[in-house]
Amino acid sequence: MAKGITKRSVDYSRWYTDVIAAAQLADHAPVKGCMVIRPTGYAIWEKMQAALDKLFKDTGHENAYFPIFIPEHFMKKEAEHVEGFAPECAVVTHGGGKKLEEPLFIRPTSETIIWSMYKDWIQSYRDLPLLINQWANVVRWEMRTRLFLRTTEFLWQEGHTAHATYEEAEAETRQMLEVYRIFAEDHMAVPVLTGVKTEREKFAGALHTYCIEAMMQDTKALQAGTSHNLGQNFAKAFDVTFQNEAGELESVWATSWGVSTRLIGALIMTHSDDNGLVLPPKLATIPVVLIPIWKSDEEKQAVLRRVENLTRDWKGKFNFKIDDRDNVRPGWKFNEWEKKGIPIRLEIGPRDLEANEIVLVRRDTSQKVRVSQDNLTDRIITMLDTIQADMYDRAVAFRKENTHKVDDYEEFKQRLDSEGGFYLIHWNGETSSEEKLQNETKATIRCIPFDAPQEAGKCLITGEPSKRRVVVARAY
RNA sequence: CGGGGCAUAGCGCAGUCCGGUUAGCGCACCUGGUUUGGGACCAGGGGGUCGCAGGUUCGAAUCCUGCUGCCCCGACCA
Repeated sequence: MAKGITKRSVDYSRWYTDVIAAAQLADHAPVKGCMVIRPTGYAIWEKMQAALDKLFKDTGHENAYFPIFIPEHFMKKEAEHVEGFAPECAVVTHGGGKKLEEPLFIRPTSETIIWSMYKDWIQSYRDLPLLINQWANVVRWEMRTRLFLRTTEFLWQEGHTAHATYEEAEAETRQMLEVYRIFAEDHMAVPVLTGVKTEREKFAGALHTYCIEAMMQDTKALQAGTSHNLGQNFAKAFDVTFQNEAGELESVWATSWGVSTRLIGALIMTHSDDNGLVLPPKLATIPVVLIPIWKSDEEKQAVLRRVENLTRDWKGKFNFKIDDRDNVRPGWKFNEWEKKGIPIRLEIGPRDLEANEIVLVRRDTSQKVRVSQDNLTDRIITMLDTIQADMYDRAVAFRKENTHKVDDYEEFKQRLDSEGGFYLIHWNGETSSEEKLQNETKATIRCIPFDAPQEAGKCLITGEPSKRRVVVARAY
């Protein structure tokens, strides 16, 4: 049983906090709105980084690093950008005991400082495309924070690419969104909707923004990643031009895309249960824990000898931990690894030695089976794959159950309040009706899905003609 | 920024109203022993600027004033 974890049905928000505390993922830092990511939590981030970094490299990107400080006048060069970000920026006014001549913004994102450099790096079409990613921390002075989901400082990656044509930039934007979708679904086992953000929700300074949106277990939406086609806005603001093959000067086309430690929040809220964290095998640093059980010293020796034999060929196939601590009892260990979300737990004691069996427990379903010790390695590998796939399938099924088409505004309001979920509604494409929707229901248009079929209908809010449905939900 | 709550050992709290021995309890931690298949038990032990700064008083965790920080709920956001 899970002492100290509030049940989801009682208080979802406290459950989330409790899961993080129980798994020791993060602590509130002594600084307002900031968190300390503890080793267990950071290990998840490192797994995410490794997988994403490979996907980025496989698509031709290189890593670089730009400063955390951004001169004030850089921020002000792109009008929409500064308007969007200025209110949530931390600004350094003093250094070395003196007031600075020009304040330095702590990056909320790095477009401006990066494009100030791209100006020098790009002269010719031969310098394009420029495909760069940065792993960094950023600061956004949020009013309300929640561990992983929204903190004042957070870790992320931001890709910043430069291209010769709109089409290339657009292809890059779409490609990186696809990378995010693959990562979310294949590694995190989190199904995501892909689509376009509305004008109102798009990135400050972008032509348009694509996103991946996931449904959490309380049926609220979480934006899990964004990819922006920035057009020539930043190139023009920072005077970044290139000479094309015909010898003419043109402005460079830009993209940027990012995912953050918020993904850890998405992971928690998609899969975890009332007993704590549930990790998909691909993101578990240690996917298998083995707990030897004994009473006497002789038994201990015998069990550990068998464990030694059983685990001999595991190295290189999957990571595992043998929890042979003597100071806590088995029940304690079961509970501890459960809270930490380890996908597979194995228990082996004197009884199993005689029967040539071992107890195998799945974290995702709590299913407990006794299996033969023969072919154990293969069975574990297969089971890890099964868990990964089942977790994804369950999340897809959950989202499907909680996604509804609705064509009546009153019905929509009522159902949104009573059952939550994603709603596919018709919308006339106007910002004014989008605002009305949000003011009246607290729900927002999460995205205009790529796969939305052309379908004539009437806008849910205004009754005006609409060509296709959009996804609406309350969101984090 | 508005509303609410909190600040006492690593964590969770009592004590504060009504000032008065050496500030207490549970968990965790350390030592020894018995234990070990779903959060063990016994015994002993260590650990405190009572958020900070003033004030009142013979005496302040407790009363007064000011400050700071954190959490939750709303307006902004990955």
